[in-house]
Amino acid sequence: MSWTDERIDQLKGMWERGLTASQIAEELGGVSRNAVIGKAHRLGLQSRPSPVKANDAPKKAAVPPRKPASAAPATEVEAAQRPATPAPVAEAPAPVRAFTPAAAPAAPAPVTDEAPVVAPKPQPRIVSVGPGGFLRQGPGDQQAPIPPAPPRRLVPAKPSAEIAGKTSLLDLTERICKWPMGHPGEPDFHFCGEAVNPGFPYCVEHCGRAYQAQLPRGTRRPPPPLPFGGPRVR
DNA sequence: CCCTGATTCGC
DNA sequence: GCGAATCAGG
Repeated sequence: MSWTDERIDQLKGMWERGLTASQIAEELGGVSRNAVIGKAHRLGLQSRPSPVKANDAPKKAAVPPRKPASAAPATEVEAAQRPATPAPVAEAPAPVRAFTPAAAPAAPAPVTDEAPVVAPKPQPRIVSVGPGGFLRQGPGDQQAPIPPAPPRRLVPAKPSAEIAGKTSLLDLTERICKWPMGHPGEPDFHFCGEAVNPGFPYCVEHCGRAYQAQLPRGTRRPPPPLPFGGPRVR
């Protein structure tokens, strides 16, 4: 597979949407996770916090090259100049301020027939009216800054409670047992999810169910359970 | 072990 | 330019 314009666009989109390199590789097909990462970097798509590169302090060589090559000790000067208190990391996202729900109540307050004690919010004391009509406020009357909207991120719909913690179709990998549990269409349909018997699509237990020894012809054997139509067994 | 992204380097 | 191999952290 080659990096056609279309595939590059797909890569960009998925990368920016936060999909992992593995997911992107699987989605595109024909490429490895490494290929995706390599391409993303070549495209300048870097960013995204890496689990292994969280800070900006290079310390020593974070990844000592296999070949020491021309290891530049020039970083010593920079290190000396670096202030003891590290400046705010530019690359890191701004710290998320505590979201104050009071400013944007997501749900109405519980209704009770008790005393509807509406806390008399102390309105900002208006000292005077300035030119142009704006209200002057005392130094202590500054209204608290409106908290920024909480960061939002599109997240897959929460799975139903029935399959919470179960192995869904999307969870399947080559090393996860794909033995179906329940029946497709049912709310709690899921997959076994155990580690597979290496080389097989099922775990050891379900391999035992999926693969049965070939018996000689004519051998009496108990009728196998009907896959459909029979009583549902889980 | 599994996963993640970053980096290197031969092709 | 490409991506396998490798590294390093979770």
